Amino acid sequence: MSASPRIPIVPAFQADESSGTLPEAAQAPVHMTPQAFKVACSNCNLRELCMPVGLNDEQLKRIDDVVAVRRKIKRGTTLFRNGEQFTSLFAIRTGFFKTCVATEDGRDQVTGFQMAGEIIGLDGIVNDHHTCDAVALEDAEVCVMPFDRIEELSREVNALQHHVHKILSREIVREHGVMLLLGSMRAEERLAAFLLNLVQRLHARGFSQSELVLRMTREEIGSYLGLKLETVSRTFSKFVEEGIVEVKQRHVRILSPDALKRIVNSQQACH
Amino acid sequence: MSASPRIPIVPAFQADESSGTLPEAAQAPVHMTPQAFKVACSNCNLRELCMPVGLNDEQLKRIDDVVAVRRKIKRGTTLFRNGEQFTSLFAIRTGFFKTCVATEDGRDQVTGFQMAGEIIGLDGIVNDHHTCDAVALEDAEVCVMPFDRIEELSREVNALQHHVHKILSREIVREHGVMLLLGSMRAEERLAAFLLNLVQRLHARGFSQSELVLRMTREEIGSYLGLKLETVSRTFSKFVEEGIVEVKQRHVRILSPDALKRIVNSQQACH
DNA sequence: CGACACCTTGAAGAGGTTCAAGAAATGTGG
DNA sequence: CCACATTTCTTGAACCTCTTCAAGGTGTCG
Repeated sequence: MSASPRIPIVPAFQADESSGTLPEAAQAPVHMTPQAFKVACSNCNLRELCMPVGLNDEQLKRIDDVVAVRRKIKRGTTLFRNGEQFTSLFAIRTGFFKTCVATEDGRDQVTGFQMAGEIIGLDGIVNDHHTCDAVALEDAEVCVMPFDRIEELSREVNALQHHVHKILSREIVREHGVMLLLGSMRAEERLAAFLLNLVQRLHARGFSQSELVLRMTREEIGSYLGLKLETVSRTFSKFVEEGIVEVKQRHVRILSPDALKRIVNSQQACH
Repeated sequence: MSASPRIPIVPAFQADESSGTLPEAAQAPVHMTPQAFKVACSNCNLRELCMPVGLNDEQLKRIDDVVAVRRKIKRGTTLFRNGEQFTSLFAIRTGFFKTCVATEDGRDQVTGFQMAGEIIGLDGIVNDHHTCDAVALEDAEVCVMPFDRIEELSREVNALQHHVHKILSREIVREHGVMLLLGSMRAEERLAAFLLNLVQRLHARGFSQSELVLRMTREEIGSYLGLKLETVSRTFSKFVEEGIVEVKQRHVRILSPDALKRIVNSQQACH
């Protein structure tokens, strides 16, 4: 099984597909300062992605209070860095991130790509300091959720408590999938699984099932998949030759998702 | 940086080093049935490993109640399997486990090796079903902690709540380290990092800094490290030739931990 | 003691990397 | 808005690490 089926399908909802990001949820006047953005999860269209379901109005209102402020992150800048104090989790409203860990000797490894509705910063809980970098791959906006307030409120709202546990557990399961990919798949399988996973997550957000715009470079894909950028490029070319995808720079159109699925489940390499 | 330094050093404590497992903490009469083992975390010598610190007596007593029963698992049998209903987390009292995920097409990937004081089952929270197998690599005993009771009590005991969050976050960070290893290290680096990590964790449990008994096969090591068993074997042989370790089947003596550290940080492969 | 699982080692082969060069796209400043 | 610098991507060729296949050795358990 690829990494993708391990990631639970989140309910799809309407979203403007024309742009690379989701439309603004709560329309706030543009002249307001970031601090003044009072966030309302209760009518955010990402709610189904990042909040527990089945809350009553009172509980929803209280959760609104967890989100302190929003923060905009310019493309190429970091939301947090390895070593920085951990105070908050971040829910991505718009934009696209990568997280990566680094060694002292300069190597680094992309550990994930995150999009709207996903939560980042979980790595920081254990030692009160972040252990990876979160870099915006396009202009982004996040909801800042101070973790002590999350803990406080989740003592009172059972559904929130369980939701936090699920988010953490989901990340563990996702990483299991990546380990499987890195530990036992060949280049083609890795790239196929990667594309299927990306498009599945985008589709769950209302985007196309067959078309996607990569927000990351070949090198970043390679880092995530444990391959060199040349191998990523060559593998893309191979898929194109075989008529499985169309690739124009970062624009990818999947012509045969079934072929990709077959590649992932091929398992040439085994005993 | 290897996977190992990312794993926080747990405080060392006394333990009998002669056997492969830790001594019994609370001596219960042998004629009692498993159900009858009333567990007392409050005087378990693994407490510092698996419980929050700084609790008062009353809180400690309440946490005792979280642990329902103990369960013994024979070597080679599973504590839980992929697909099974999730109800509880398990704290390992004695013994040694591997966890592994599998694909439909038969491949599988060891995602971790767990020893006394460590918590397994976290993968099951997100979907109420386990997504991996936990197999005992030697006769083992675990404390069964029903997750609904953990959630219940952690609403009342803040330290427990935070502890649960830390355990989940720690696992995420550990897996980041594994991803780094699988994504960017060569065989020698992987095995060196693996040995250093194992011996560090064993040392934190009172065992030797330089000697260890591998509880898993070369194939299982290989699966974890993304290598074939032959490569693991050859790499061991190479380390032996270079005088870095002594290997007699599963018994390993580390002669030069510094050499291993140098191998991990060598980074031959990078522009 | 024999059957079985596990480990080691060799030789050949494949997949991915490295190095290099050029093309295409993107961003920047005048 | 264009020209130039820079980044990103593609492709080729040689090389290297790890895998595969194979055979034999070692250890273990009923």
